[in-house]
Amino acid sequence: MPQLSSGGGDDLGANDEMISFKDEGEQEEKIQENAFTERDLADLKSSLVNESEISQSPSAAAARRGHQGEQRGFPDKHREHLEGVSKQQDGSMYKSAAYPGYPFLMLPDPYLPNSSVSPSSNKVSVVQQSHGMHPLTSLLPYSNDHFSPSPPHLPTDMSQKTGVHRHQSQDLSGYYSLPPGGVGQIPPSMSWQSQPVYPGLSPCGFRQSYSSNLPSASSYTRFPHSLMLGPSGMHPTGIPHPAIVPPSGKQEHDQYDRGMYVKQQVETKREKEPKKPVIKKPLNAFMLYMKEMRAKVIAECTLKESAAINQILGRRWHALTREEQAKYYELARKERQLHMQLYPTWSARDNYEAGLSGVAGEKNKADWGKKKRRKREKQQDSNTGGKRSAFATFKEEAAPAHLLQI
DNA sequence: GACCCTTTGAAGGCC
DNA sequence: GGCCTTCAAAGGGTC
Repeated sequence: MPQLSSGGGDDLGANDEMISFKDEGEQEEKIQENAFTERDLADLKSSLVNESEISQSPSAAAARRGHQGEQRGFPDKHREHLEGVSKQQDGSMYKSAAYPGYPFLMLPDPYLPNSSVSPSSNKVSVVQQSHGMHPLTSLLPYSNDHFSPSPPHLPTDMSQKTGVHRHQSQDLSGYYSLPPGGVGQIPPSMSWQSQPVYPGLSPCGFRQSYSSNLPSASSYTRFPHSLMLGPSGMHPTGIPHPAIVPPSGKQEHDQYDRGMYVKQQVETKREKEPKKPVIKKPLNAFMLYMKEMRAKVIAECTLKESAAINQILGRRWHALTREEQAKYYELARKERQLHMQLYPTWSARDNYEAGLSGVAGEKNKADWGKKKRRKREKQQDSNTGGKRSAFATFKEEAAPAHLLQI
């Protein structure tokens, strides 16, 4: 079975998402049947959510939390389905030009055999995009600025070949200057990928700059980790990786977008000591979905509170069809793969004690310990009917009862 | 300014 | 293998 993760001996993918359920037969049908009813229910919920989103106050997304237990377990079912989708789509899902903007999709996919552009259309359509831009481009916090009009170190033809899917076999190592004394020879599969530039795309544009004209794949370099990071999270090419966060803590993509990263770098240099850049976790499927849909939800309703928005998004996530979710799972899988290739030595554990919310260092380790203790205490409180958060109280008081039923 | 809240999923550690 | 914990994004709210 040609799976999305089966190419080129790449075992980095999350194989757990690709478990085969070939012989389930009747049981699978039942699952689908259940899924259908479940979907109906989810759609109903979704419509209610939508209804509430339009008319409600910020608190209206409040908590229908008792429902969560019921919804749990869906991911497992979804996973089964995902495999089905993968089978159906025969690995072509993300090769489709229907995702012109998604960075990873622009990669001559090392994970896929025959990774050249497939004319096969993607069966999954979620959001209509304009200008040939992938709907998920907004997911990716990559900056345009670093690629527009064309990085100086890139051959001009790169930016001119709009959307051309380059083949893995191409020697792309020359497209990016290597750091002095850098990689001697980069196998094609470990070299930078070209970044397509799409005509008609706004060359820049604030948030949209995350999304449009995604450098993306190019942001994800495949150089050995030690060679990738500059002193402050910059790639030797000068292109920041979205997963690399300046030690100041918060990920500051906006700054990247506004061309302020250099400035920040200068400021950082002024500081006493070089701090380790923090490599963020790759986003999971839901996070990718949130990134895409958050703005939409905010636009649809008047909500601003992320907690409320996330509740809505969580419900919408469950209301998605499995095919739609599969798209995000696949994107997340690719993101993980790339992340693993980029940072082979990185572990999620690294960020446990890194004090991501602040500056890395001993202090943060201490803070992390405090935070951990607080969380534990909080959970104990909740178990023993302890003090409730003001936010939860606010929601339950303010949310109309009919909204809480969802 | 740090932390909380909220969501789902991934990953690591422990038993 | 199951369970628990932490982190990933987001930004208003709280202290």
